[in-house]
Amino acid sequence: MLDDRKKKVLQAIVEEYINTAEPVSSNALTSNHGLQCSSATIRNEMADLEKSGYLDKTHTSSGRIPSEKGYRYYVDELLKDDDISLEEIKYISSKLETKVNEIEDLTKIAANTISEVTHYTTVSIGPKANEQIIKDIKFILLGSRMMMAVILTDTGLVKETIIKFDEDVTEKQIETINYMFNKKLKGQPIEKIDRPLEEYLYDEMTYSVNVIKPIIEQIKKVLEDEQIYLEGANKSFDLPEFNSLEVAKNFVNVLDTKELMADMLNSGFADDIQVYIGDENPKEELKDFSVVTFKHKVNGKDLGTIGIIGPKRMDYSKVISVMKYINKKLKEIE
Amino acid sequence: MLDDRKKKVLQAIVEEYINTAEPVSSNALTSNHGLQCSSATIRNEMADLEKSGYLDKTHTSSGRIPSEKGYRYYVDELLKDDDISLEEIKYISSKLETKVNEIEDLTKIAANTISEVTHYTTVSIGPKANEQIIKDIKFILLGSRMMMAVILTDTGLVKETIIKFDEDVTEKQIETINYMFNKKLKGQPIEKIDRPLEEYLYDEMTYSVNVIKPIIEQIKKVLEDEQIYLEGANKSFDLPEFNSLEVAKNFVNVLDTKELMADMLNSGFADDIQVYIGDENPKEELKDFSVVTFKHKVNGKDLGTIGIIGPKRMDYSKVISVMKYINKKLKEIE
DNA sequence: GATTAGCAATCAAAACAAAAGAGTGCTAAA
DNA sequence: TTTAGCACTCTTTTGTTTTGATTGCTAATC
Repeated sequence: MLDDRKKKVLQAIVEEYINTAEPVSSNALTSNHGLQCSSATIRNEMADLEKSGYLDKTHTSSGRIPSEKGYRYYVDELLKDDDISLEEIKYISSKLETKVNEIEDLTKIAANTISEVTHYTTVSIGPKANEQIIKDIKFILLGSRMMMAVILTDTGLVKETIIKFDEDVTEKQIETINYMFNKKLKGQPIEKIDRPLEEYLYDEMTYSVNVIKPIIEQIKKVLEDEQIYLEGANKSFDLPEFNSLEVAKNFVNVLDTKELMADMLNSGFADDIQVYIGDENPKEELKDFSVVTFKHKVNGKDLGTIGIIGPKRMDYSKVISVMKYINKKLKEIE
Repeated sequence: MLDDRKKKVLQAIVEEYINTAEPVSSNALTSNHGLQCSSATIRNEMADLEKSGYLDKTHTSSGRIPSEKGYRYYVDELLKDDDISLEEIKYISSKLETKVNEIEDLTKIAANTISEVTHYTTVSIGPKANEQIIKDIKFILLGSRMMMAVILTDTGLVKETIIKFDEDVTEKQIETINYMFNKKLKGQPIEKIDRPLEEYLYDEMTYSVNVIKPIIEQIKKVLEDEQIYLEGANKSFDLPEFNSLEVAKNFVNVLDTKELMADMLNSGFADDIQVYIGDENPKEELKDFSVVTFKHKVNGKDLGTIGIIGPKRMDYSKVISVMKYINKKLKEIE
């Protein structure tokens, strides 16, 4: 579709613009981008690329900037996905070697590392519990009217929650409840904690609803809990596009809306790295930004999702290279 | 020190400036602030107040803005601390009635409520565990090399953590460890988890250091953990002072620095509400902002600290009134 | 036929200038 | 002691000009 020189010109413009944040002139490309032709020739190529929608102008006599179609072509066809230095590899490896006690922390550490290496803002969310299989449930009495439930899943996820009762509960009762819950749920996917289970337990047990109900409700609640973590929110403010108050304000608003962030991270279906450029974002509010996400999966089970959010003029090469490397490393860990 | 009319003029200027964010002119005060004199008289008073350091000018022919000394005088002597409407009282009460399973959540809810009512950004931090008395410790085996420790304190605080081992641990071992830890620590302040305890346990128990050491380390770690919560970061961006990129950037940077936020919240000693205006802040980075903090305490035990961070032109009356009311309500809860 | 030098045309950004307006400080009168 | 009056100061706004970067087109060149 695009001939060789046009590809080179487009790539040069995208990369130059990613570096400088200034519209790229025909002259700027003659010097150092390995294009063996004059600025006039490049101007002709640029005019063609603009006609086909890969480039935009900010005004009649300005240099060119990539359009979203241009970025998309760059991401699909032109970028290098090994744009990562030895130092970066070493740094990432050492960060991921941190011993974690809870599997959720791994995603957090990865998100933090990505933010540090790429200098972009990252957002992360923990594992989706409801895709997982219950390995064990433990109930521990913490007082006459308070207990803790601990749920272990096949992927090593541990979720715990405190449950309070309106009446006294005995150690004996907890034991029975423990037995019944495990009998019914061990080896089952988490979705099984639902209405039929509730009814079954009411039937099987002599205890009042006052005990069973809060347990089920609270367990459901904690399993649905989605904690969002933000890393390097301030980093974005050093980018020139954030000199526009409009953009900066919008950005803070977006980051502050937890539901939006959760939707953003949950919207990617695939196992692989997803790139959303501007309007490609499912969410209207993100249309001025680019988002790159990837899911950390083990045996098809979601162990958390990380998203990078930055300007459309994002360093896709670096971002994707780093994500690929982190993804590989995470897979190695378990 | 200040005569009556000067107080009135200062108060009017502070309140006017808090409302409008514009330098206040002598004319603006003649109309609606109950001052029975001409603008010329007010000009004279303003010149005096400026000479004594309560007011500043942005340039020779501009209106006046309060200096930090002016704000301080206002906060100490002039503000109303019952600046809270019936609707606000109702809203706060209803929010604080939310049933919480963990005592930490109460601080979070309070911080969220304050942010919603005042429209400022709030920061909160959970209870300081190390001031508390250990009521009970429970250890639960979650696998052959993994267990959970749950620590209960006298104030109702529950802290739990997962501990992983490099060797297999039996149910029997855990029982003994459970017994020993409780024997040694029940009724003791949390600081007792220290070197002497470690040595005692090594002596008393036949288990390898590989088991005792990770337990003590991990427990210490989780008790020191300070999670910072942010509410309404975006709200500040609607204020006119945040139209300056300099200020906005600074603000995001400050909020993003967790250690700074923790220091800020931990620096207040007193039980009561603390107001730091601009340079009064212990931290250099906060010198362009005002911070109002208060500790939620029960029986002298810290149950969390909340801070409001906003422009020096903060609505101190509203903020302090709301905080006082919330403080009272929290005390009622337990 | 593709490439390039040359140049007028375009437009943003910077620099400059002028006018308007808000507010003060001071003086002198009430 | 208070206030009316007014010159003076300084910011803000608005308009104009200049500068400079960059393009698109044309005609010459390879």
